[in-house]
Amino acid sequence: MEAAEYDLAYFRSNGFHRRACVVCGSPFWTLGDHDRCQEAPCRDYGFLGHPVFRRPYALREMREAFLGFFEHRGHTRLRRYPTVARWRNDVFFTQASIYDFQPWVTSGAIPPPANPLTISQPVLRFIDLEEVGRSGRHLTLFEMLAHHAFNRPDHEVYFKERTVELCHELFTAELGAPATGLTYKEEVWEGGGNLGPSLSVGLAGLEVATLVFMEYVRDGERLKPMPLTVVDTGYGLERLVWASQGTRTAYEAVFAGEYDELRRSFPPRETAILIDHARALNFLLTDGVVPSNGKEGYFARLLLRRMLRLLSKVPEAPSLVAILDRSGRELARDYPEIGEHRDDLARVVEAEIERYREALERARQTIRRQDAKYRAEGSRATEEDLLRWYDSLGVPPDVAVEELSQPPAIPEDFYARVAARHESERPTTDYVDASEGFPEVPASVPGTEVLYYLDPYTVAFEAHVVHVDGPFVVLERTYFYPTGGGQVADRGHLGDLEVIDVGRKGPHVLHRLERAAPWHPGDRVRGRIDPRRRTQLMQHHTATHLLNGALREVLGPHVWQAGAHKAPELARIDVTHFRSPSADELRRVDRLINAVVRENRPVKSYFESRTEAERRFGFTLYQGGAVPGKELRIVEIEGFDVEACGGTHCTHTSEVGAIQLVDVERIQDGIVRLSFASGERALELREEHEATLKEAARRLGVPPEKLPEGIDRLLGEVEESRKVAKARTRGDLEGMATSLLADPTRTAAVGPTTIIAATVDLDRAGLTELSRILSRADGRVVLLASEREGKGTLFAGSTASGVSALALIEQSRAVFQAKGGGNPSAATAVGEPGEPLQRALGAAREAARQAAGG
RNA sequence: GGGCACGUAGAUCAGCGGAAGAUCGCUGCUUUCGCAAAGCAGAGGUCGGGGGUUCAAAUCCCCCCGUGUCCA
Repeated sequence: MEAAEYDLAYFRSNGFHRRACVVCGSPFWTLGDHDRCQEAPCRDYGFLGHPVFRRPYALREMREAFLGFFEHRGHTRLRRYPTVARWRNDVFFTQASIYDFQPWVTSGAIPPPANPLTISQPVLRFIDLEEVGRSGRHLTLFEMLAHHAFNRPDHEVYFKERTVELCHELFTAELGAPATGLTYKEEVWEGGGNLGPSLSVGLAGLEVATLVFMEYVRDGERLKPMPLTVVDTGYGLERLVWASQGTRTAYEAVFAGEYDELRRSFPPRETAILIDHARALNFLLTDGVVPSNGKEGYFARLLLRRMLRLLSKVPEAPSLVAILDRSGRELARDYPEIGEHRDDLARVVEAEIERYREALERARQTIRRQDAKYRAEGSRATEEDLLRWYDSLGVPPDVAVEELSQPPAIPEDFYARVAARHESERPTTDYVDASEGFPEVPASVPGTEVLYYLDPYTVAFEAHVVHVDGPFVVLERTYFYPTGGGQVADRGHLGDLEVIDVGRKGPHVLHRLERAAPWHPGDRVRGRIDPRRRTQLMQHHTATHLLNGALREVLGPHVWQAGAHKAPELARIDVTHFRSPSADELRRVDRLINAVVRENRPVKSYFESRTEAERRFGFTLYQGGAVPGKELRIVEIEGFDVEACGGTHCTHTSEVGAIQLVDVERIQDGIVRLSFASGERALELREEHEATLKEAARRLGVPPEKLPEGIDRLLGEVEESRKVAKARTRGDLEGMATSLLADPTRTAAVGPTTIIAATVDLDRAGLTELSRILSRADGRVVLLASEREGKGTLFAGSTASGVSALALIEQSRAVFQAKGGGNPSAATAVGEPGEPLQRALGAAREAARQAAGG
């Protein structure tokens, strides 16, 4: 970044001077007389015991002071976004306030919900997990205070000058910090292909804010200006509170009452961890994360289990649920949604606690068994075992050690070594953008007016062509629905050409034709949408909302949509839930959705301001992920389900017709997938199922309602005949054994040993079985030859002491060029059939005779 | 999304290239007025599914499916 990027008129005209920090070397701007930037580690904390602001602020007061300050200066205050970034596929969690507006707002595809705006966004930083409680300031969840402005060439809100002015005024005039205490350090921010200058604001040793100016797109070595420049600021709410109070750690300042309560049972570090994790969990669980073994759910599990481990060491400590509840009540004062479903949240947590208990118990058993084994062989468990057990069984090393008679020392760097085990792993992403395969449209082409929102029933229309690119056509307006929101695209015709796909690229809807379009911008074309497909998709989409609403009703409000797909043949919805729904739960869901269909409730689709919609319906609106924009499209099934959704929907529930659940599966821990069909497709499926049922019944020769009994009878018969066959085979073998033993040409006694040698016609299993029967008594040597599929098998079995079946086989193997082996009591070789096999049998018999002492 | 571990009798698990096992539970018999207990006998297994390697696979390799766990 060039120095000119930071050389602001604001700095110049207000007497700031530019210095270079003598410690880190970075240039910074300040009104004070500092030789170093005012951030750790370049200088020590100067606020401990000496608060830097006018007065101490509690968390709530500081948040209000910030948001109020910016509100009075023309910013619109926004409510927080969910902490789970469902609208993005590259991250799990909202890690900064700007995440709320990426990618659509920052890319310019969709206007911001307000401009400029201010927000306090709870964000998660799991990278700091180990530092929580240790550093005195780190948290897995903190609130990022921010003011954002989005500047288009035709509409400049504000950029660097005003941003710095606002920031400086906030800290000095509003909060009362000494103007000379602040330093604005020059830095470069880069992320997601964008970059720009940034200023890091230091005060008394704390980095209190970062002011980022997203300005350029990286294009190889060169930098190109962005069409939309963005002011991205971040102020750590908890740090500001801390600085205002000057307590020893940030936790004491931020969590005052809770901290003191838990401090009675726990040391400072554990207290901080428990409070931090409880706070993070309250947000995560409220926002629909169900603890699981992967993805975002794992982080909830991680926090929960860490808490459980700490709690297990202090018997008189409050329960996990009690701590969560205490924290939740505190949070609910500012974020009422967190207090709304306390019982449900407790149920999710209890289920998870039970799982952990079971997992640990299983693991302990495994370790105990391994320990017994080690003891038996005179060895002992190693550090490597501890690592492996943690990795594969989830047993923390201190727990594992409890089960070992001779435990190894727990390595100091245990968790670092766990990390090292995972180093070589390369995560892959196979995400496919819905608009992939669709070409870019020049920005000069006017955006498409989408009409399916307003009227999903119109399937024929006329419109002017505004852009053609081979088979891709953009119209001024269209009724064709592009793939999005889990709903596949419409099909149909433009003119005489078939529309094979429809996609959305920013403000444009692209129709993909079977071949290159013959039209030019300005031509008027007629569009016809395949009405059957459209109807089916509408039914499936509305049915998805019905199902989602019913699942929340029946299973609990922790249920969130975690994905959905609506195709003409079948639809599916993935929801968060901690176990497979029971048959009874599914039956209740089925009853409920079909009842709502029968009641023929209106399904209203309309646009409403984000603020108003969130006020009325809350965060559960964002089932398909948060949708940026000032206006949300709301799809409301009256009195049942409300979601922000851009899909095409029926206007009354009865249009959905029948809904048929097809399959329910747990696609991963914490996620349940329901496949279903509605409308015509549901009837078709029902017919298919019925036909299958009838056909099965016909083949079994029973009426359909007797099918289960019929199958039981059939299975019984199969089992019976299997037994009979087995008994018969066994009987046959018994008979063979008896006649062989009675046959003097095949049986020879050598002292106490009886040698039986015979050629039979049996498969491998038969030879083994016959040998077993023949060698029920001690002192038997059995030699069996058999030919099958052009190969000769020689089997030897022995219960005679001093006669090794394996030795007999080894001695006769060469005679018929056989391969084989075995053990002293049974051995096999396979080689040439016919005469060589017979000679081998003779050789083996001779060897047996000698071994038996004859 | 990736790594690792695990799927063997109704349950808990052993076996980890050579003739499928243990414990509990189950059935029958003995003993008892009866129960419990004990003793004896017995039933119960396509060793998760599918390919491959091998004379021989529960065991080794590959691919699925399921479960657990750790890491992102």
